[in-house]
Amino acid sequence: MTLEEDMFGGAPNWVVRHSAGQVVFDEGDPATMMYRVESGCIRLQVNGTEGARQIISFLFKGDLFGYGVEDRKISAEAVTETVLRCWKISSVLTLGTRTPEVLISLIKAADHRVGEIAHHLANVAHLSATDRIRWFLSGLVSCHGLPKSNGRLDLPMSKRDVADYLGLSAETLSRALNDLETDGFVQRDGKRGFRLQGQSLELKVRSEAELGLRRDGSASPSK
Amino acid sequence: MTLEEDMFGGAPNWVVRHSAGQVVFDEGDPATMMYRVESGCIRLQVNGTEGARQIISFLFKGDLFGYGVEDRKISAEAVTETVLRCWKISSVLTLGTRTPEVLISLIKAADHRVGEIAHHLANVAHLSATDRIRWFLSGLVSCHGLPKSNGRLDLPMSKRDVADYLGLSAETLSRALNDLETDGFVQRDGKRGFRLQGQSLELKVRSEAELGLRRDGSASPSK
DNA sequence: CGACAGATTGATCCGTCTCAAGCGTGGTGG
DNA sequence: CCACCACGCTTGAGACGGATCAATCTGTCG
Repeated sequence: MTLEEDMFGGAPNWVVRHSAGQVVFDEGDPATMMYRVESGCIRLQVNGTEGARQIISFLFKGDLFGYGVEDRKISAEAVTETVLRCWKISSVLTLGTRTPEVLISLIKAADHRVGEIAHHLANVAHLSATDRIRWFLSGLVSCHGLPKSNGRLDLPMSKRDVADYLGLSAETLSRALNDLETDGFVQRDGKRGFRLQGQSLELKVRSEAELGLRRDGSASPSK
Repeated sequence: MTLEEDMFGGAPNWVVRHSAGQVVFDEGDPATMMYRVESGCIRLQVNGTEGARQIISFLFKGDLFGYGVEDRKISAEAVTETVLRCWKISSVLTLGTRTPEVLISLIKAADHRVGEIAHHLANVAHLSATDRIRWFLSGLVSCHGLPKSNGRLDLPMSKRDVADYLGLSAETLSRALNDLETDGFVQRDGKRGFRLQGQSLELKVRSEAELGLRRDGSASPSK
């Protein structure tokens, strides 16, 4: 499904620009606005005490977020310089009384996110460090709104962000990337650049089941 | 918000009974029905290979699920003998064109679940085994649709289910329960019964932030 | 060119998983 | 009614993956 430019067209909207690291909303804030990413990257996250942070999702161009009706349960921050289109939630819901397709698309978006986070949870709980990274990179390859040219991938987020997304320490992430590099799965190219090898690109079509939800790491295609 | 009996009243609906362990729908199935739990308990889960399983949510009386528009991304199974009320998704969406409140309540439910799973993910990724159990039990105490009488709590699900929910092995769960028992946090009472001590009951009002998202276990109230 | 946050590497420790063996309990059939 | 079986839970010993602490390196930006 492609999001049309005039989605929610009947409701007043505007754009805001957020610089890298800026908070869009925080856990506990009242929910008044909803957003769509026009460009850049947003991270949804749960902030724990003592710097423990869990990133729930990275959002890219076209992704909707913040349409909850109650207080914010998670916070949203800009990963990079990001442009967001904003709507007042109340006005979107009002619009929905005339054109219910708007509401249905929100249900669809929310349900899709539930499935995504569910698999995220399953992977973090059951995959080894290297397999989590494989899964993460494979997911990014098939992700729209992300600069990539013939095998080269430029991550918008820092290694720390990736580690907090995968539930790993930054050190373990670094070491696991070493392993994947010697295995020929991926090649680091600058601080945030990656060059995925042919075999790793194929992973995007291979099922997640094959990549594996296994307690051990025996699913590693490299082994 | 209390769910009225005649919610979606305009749409045809009926009830089905599922016995313990029975599959309501599986990942990959086309989504045709949506459900509300009338009695019993449902688990949403991701089934990995080799018996690796991640339980995403336990659902109780009043909870809605299965309202996604695409194929099922996760599967649903009955934990106990369970009665579900069913609607055809298409007919609910059609009803929504006349009474958009129906759709809004679905958005609300979906968004609520996103927040819940997000915190679930954060906790599984960052809490120690004992703290995960504390969090789980504290959550059940404030959960409706679950038999409990003055401190005594009877879990509808097996220890294996709890372990798969918390991302632990059954052995670790058992050992961690020992620790919590010697700490006086909880007392096992039969195979599925628990007796929560006064101090642990208070936890339900203490914020999750205090229970803690910490890398170490220093948040333990017992220490 | 210098500086600083982010990233890597190294050494060690600890929590949890794994395998394996006992234990209890509830259910079934003789 | 009791013996038996099967399954879930518990306990024990051992191994291992990832976290932690600490030092160094890198590249990105002022």
